[in-house]
Formats: sequence, structure tokens, C-alpha cells
Amino acid sequence: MIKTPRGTKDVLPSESYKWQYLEKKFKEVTDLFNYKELRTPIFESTEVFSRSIGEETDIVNKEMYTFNDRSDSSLTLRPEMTAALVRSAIENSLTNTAGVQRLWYFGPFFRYERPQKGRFRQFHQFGVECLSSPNPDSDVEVLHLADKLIKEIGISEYTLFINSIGNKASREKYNNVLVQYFNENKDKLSENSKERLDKNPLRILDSKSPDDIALLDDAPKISDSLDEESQLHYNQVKEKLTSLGIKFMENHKLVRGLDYYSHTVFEFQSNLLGAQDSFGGGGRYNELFSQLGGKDVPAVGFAMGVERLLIILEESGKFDNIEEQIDLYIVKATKDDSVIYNLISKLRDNGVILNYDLLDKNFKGQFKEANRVNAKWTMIIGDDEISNNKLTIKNMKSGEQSEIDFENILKFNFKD
RNA sequence: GCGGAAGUAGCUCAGUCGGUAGAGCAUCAGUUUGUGGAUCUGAACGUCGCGGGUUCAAGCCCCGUCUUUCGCCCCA
Repeated sequence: MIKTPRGTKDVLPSESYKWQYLEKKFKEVTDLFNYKELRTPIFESTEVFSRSIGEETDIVNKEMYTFNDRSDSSLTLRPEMTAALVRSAIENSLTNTAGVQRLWYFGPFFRYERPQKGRFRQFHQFGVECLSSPNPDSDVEVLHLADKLIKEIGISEYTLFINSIGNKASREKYNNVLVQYFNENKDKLSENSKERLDKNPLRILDSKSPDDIALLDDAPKISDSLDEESQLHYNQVKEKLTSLGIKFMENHKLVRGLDYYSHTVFEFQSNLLGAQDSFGGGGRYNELFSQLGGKDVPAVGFAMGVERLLIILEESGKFDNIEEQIDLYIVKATKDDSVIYNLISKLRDNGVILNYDLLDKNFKGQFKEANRVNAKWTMIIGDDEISNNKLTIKNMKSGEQSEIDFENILKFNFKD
């Protein structure tokens, strides 16, 4: 039997309504904030990601689906959206117009990782990006949208963690202080973090190793390295979040894995997810546009893992007791199809959701089928009904049955 | 990429000391013509993940492999 490749899965008919539910909410909430959808190709030139995410990150180093096409161009299945979106914004001159650009996206992404709960090789992200504003107000708008969305889809147990990693100068200053501290204590660092010390020292901050955690108590904090501009930005973000009534916790150890972040970084966490406890995250990226060959454009955004949202919703019982119904099941008891098909066509024109037998089931079998598809009503069309010019309709919940004239059938309410 | 656990009917799972596989749920059928759900009776349903090996004999033991899962790593 041929199976889906490792780390991928089918969304089955019995599950797809959950995805449609989320997609509907994405649309509703982004409409509320006047964000517009941007769709980009599933694959991009490899350099879109290699030049932006960071050469030393695992994503670029070992997780990208990179291949050469038949004309030897190096292409990569997109592992994330922000870099692709910035590529598109530059290519299409989106930021050359006045004002800010409010964008959202939803779609599949690809990383060659070892699958686990909430971690797949093809996974889906929903996200938004707000381009062209350096103001803390745009950080806050994006956070407001994210927080609103999470509440709208029915997640109540979660925590928003925020931090600032400052502008470039502050970050470089902190990087030096931190590297110095860890070098002085290198023998106490975990093996993993010794490597991180060379590649991405900030990542040591969110290490899970007890050795590192002990060391971090006395480590210099990034807040002490923030310059005036960075501090002002961060403080305003916090004040405005408070004014909006958005709950957050500061976590000075929160950093992000991708190289392009600056100033505000944040993460939404749920304890229903196990090791992959983060279901959304993002931050500001003021230097990404210029890294990808554009002008300096400040921007901020976030992404959410859709599979992780689904896990949270499923585990919190959001989809329990979902009952799918159809309005009507037509029970055929005549060979005279013409009357039936004429009626079916008119009923569907009137918006009645209906099914009927396609398997030549007998009378009893058709009722069983009506029951299985959870029909609110059944309608019997037999030779008796046709000769009497009447139809028999039955309410499947109460079991009550009555007759109705042919010409009145379109006025009947099958929805209740 | 590293370490642990698991894979048996459509689903959830039993399967003892190695002796050719079972339950519940679901499915299908049930005293001649047009009435579903509950109960009862019966039936059907298996490449025991896949491939090797040991053995008279393997779901069970050994090796490999694939997939899932829990951590590490990474990240949404």
C-alpha cells in the first residue's frame, strides 16, 4: 500500500470541517483589521531563504527541501512565509505606495524534520505582516489581531510572552556581553549550548538543559543592554498592550531562532501541546528588507501553526458534539424518475440540502441511509403519492408523518 | 541527526509457556409487496506494518527496515 510520505497527512472528509472552521475565522478577523491576503508560490529561489533566515539556523542548514529543477535553478519549498512575503513585496513594489501594507496569508510550508506531535514535514501556517511602520503601534496592532483571533477560534488557555531583543546596536552589544559571560563559564555549559555559543549565542537563553538554566540565573539580561531607542519602543508596546486589555508576560529569556528579528519578539504558548508548546510567534524585522535587496522597510508580523491550533481545539473539546445534518432525504418508491428529478432540481434551487439513494436500496434501506446521514426530514415519493398528487414527509426526530400537496412543497421549511 | 515506546479487523484494543488469531464498537442480513434509531439472533471482515532469520512450528524469539509516538534538537 502506498502511504503519504513521512510527516505528511491527508485531511479526511471527517476532519476537513475543522480546517474550514479555522479558515473562516482567519478571514473574519483579518477583515476586521482590514488586512489583505497575499498568495505566493509554494517554491522560491533558494536564496530567498538562505539570505534571510540565517545560514547557521537548522532551517537553512538541514531542514529545507531544496532541489535543482531541469534547468539547474536551485529552488526550495518554502519553510516559512516572512522571507517569501518580503521578496514579493520588493518585487511588486508594494511598499512604494503611501501608508502601511497590511497582509495576511495561509498555506502549506515544508521542513525536513523528525515528525512529532504538532510537528510535520508539511505543515500549515496562518500569519500576518504589517509593513512600513516603525511605530510600536504596529507591533501592538499585530499582537491585537493575533490575540483576537486566538479568542475568536475558541482558545482560552494560553499565555502570551513578550520580550525585546532591541535594535541592531543593542543586540550586538548584548551578544558580546553574553558571549563573554558564557566563555567565562564554558565548562558549565551543556554540549548543545557550547555549539550555540559559536552559532547563535542568544539561543542559549531558552535552553532546556538544567546546566544552562542554572547558569542563566546570573547571566546578563538583555534589558540591561537596550539603548534608549530600543527601551522606548519596548515600553510603548507594553503600555499600549495594557491599554488594549491584552494580557502578556514578560520573558527576558525569549529569543527567536530566525536571524532577522529585532525589537519586539513574542510567542503564544499552550500547555496542551507537549514539547512543541508554542503555537504562534513573531516579532519585528526591520532589517529583513535590506537583507533581501530592498530599501529599508520596517515591519512586524507573526505566524501560527495551524495543526497546533487544531490540537489545542481538539484537546479542549471544541469539536465534541458536532452534529452534521442534511435537510432532506428523498425515499424513492417508484420507477417514475422524471417526477423525482424534477422535484430534486427545484428543491436544490431553493437551497434545500438533500440526498437520495444511489445504490438501489430497498425502502427500509433508504430509511436507514436517511438516518445515517442525519437527515432532518424524509420525503417519500411513491406511485401512491404521484397518483394522489401528494407527498409524504416525515420528521426524523419526532417520527411524525404527514401529507403535503405537490404544489406546496417548495414553501415547506426543511431547515427546522 | 540522537535516545525511549509502539504498530494485530474500518475504530479501540486482548492475545498466557512459540502450536496457523479474538472481544467491544462499527458494517451487513433477519418470517412476500411502503417506514429509520433500541433490543435480540446471525453473518461477513485479517498480507498480525514490511523484509529476512531461528524453529517441526513465529503475532510472540533475533536482525533489518518503514511509520507513529514521547523526549533531545529545532521551531509554528
